[in-house]
Amino acid sequence: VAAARRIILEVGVKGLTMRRLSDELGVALGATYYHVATRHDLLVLVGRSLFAEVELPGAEAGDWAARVKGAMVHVAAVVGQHDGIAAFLLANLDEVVPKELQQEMLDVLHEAGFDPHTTAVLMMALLFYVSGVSAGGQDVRSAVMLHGEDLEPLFEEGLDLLLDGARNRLNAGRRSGGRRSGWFSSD
Amino acid sequence: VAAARRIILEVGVKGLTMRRLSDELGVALGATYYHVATRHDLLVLVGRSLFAEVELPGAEAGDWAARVKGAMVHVAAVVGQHDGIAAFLLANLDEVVPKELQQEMLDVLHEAGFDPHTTAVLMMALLFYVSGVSAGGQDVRSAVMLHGEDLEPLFEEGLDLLLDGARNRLNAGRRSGGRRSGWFSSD
DNA sequence: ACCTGAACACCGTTCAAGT
DNA sequence: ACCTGAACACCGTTCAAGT
Repeated sequence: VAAARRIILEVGVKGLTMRRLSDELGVALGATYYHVATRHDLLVLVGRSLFAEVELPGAEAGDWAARVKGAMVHVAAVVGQHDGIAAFLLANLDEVVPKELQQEMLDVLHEAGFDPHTTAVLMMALLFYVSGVSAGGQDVRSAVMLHGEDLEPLFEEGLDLLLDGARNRLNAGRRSGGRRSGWFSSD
Repeated sequence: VAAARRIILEVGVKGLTMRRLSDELGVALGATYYHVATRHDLLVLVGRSLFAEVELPGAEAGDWAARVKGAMVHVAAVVGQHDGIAAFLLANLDEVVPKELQQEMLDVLHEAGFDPHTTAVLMMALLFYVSGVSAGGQDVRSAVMLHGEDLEPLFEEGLDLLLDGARNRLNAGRRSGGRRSGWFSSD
């Protein structure tokens, strides 16, 4: 896995070949296949090892939004370095996102007062947004009329948009004190 | 391109092979390469033809948020049918998003009162979120603790989160009447 | 101008054979 | 148990040769 990560860092996921990995390890192709059944499995292991580095900031880092945002920025940073891995992770989120991180985030949102449904929606949206950014990389800029600016601050602003939208739900839910959390009174 | 779309519909992007496409067209492999230089180029053409079907709902469809949401739902519907295309589109957004759609959305947001920067942030976030959802497909559910529910309503709720967050910026900008649009008074 | 068919340089994966 | 090296069935891409 470490060797695979080194290769991806250098030449991207597309350049990570079972043959190249075997070379990097100094073994024959068959040896690699003895330890990992398939390239897909290898990438899952790589994905897990990347996510294992991500941690949710503690309560001292701020409110729920700041903590969640911190984790997401962390994800984007780790994933963004490894060209092409984001698209794979995106298509295999459930195999790759560690249960602990997931549970911690759920807990933070629950403590903040989110109902389970809104929590799920927010987590899904965050996951998709972050993976989307990481997979989409640089060339949105022209698709969006932003030529000079750096992408990273934009990424954080987009995150804020999402988090602010969620905060609305939270406040709306509190005001009405009810089970429904939407802006609209339709049910 | 039509033949390519048929194949993707049936077996996904991974199953779209230059050989298979040639078979579908009843020609030799070389003939296909005479008309399209590369598989990448072919996929760009497919992507454009998909996006060409998406249209921004008119003013009668509601406010800016409803219209933008409509377009995004449309994108997700078209892209979602073609397995694996989302990841490609995501990585090639600028080659594939039609300038007219892009300009129309910019106009709608501008008319709604968004400054150019916030507009760009929102468009980027929407694009990434929608592509993320389309590329991520089904298996987020377990990563997010949602087992029974359909994904499509969740997709729309996530969209609402983003749009609501943007609406906040709009209102905040109006109240302060100033150039800055954030929640925070820093800067 | 447009097409054919074979070739080239890769892939992921398998597997008999070795130690 | 772990590894080698060759093979198989694919790819995308190119290109001389045909019409």
